Amino acid sequence: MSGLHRWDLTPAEARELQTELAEKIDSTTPLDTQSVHRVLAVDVSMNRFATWLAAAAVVCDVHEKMLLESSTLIQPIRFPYVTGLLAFREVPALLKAIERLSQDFDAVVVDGQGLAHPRSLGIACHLGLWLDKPTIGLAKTKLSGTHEPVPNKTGASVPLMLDDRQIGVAYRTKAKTAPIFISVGHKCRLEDALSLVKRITDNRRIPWPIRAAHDEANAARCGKRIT
DNA sequence: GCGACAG
DNA sequence: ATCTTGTCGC
Repeated sequence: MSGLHRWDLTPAEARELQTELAEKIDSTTPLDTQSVHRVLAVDVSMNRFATWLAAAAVVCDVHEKMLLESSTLIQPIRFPYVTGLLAFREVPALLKAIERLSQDFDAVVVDGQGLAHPRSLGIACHLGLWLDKPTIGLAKTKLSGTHEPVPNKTGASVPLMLDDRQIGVAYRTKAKTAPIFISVGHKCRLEDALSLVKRITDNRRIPWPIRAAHDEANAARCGKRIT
């Protein structure tokens, strides 16, 4: 992890940087999801009166459906929550947690948007660029774009559009529950992103690797000291 | 000016 | 994101 750029920027500088980095995103290289055995999932957990956060990075075996390795980290919060600038708040801590992993991985799944972002550089794109790995954005709610109603049936999906351009898909992982929003982070096509998400989806709304990362981050937040 | 607004 | 009790539905 050499260092693409610095993270201590003002919101205005951060937005400008996002626009520049967006040109580097690869959303055309095919990803053979059948050959993806190990997936890295990341998430962050924090307190209400947050001055610090807990980041988690977990490596999961897609075929065995089991957690192979977990790395967590407590870190002071250095950037405010600003819509569209989530990466500047969470990625620095996530990178440190990822550095501590000994296992390698074939693809990354992030809790947040990829290209379905105001400047086409959601947190999944940003992390994907730093890791230089196939990365997918998976968000629980929409940030950009519009879409037709998603059929109320497990596995249904509809295009997420923005100005006549498809930026992602709204995907119903489970009937009678709100759909999730999938978009390309880096080094894969949208169809591959959806394909991989389907492979890590069980009977729940949120794919299990993301849940695992969420649980690990949460556990780290509750059982550790500020250091 | 008004509404929207990942985690 | 997180704080919370009960409550609705499979």
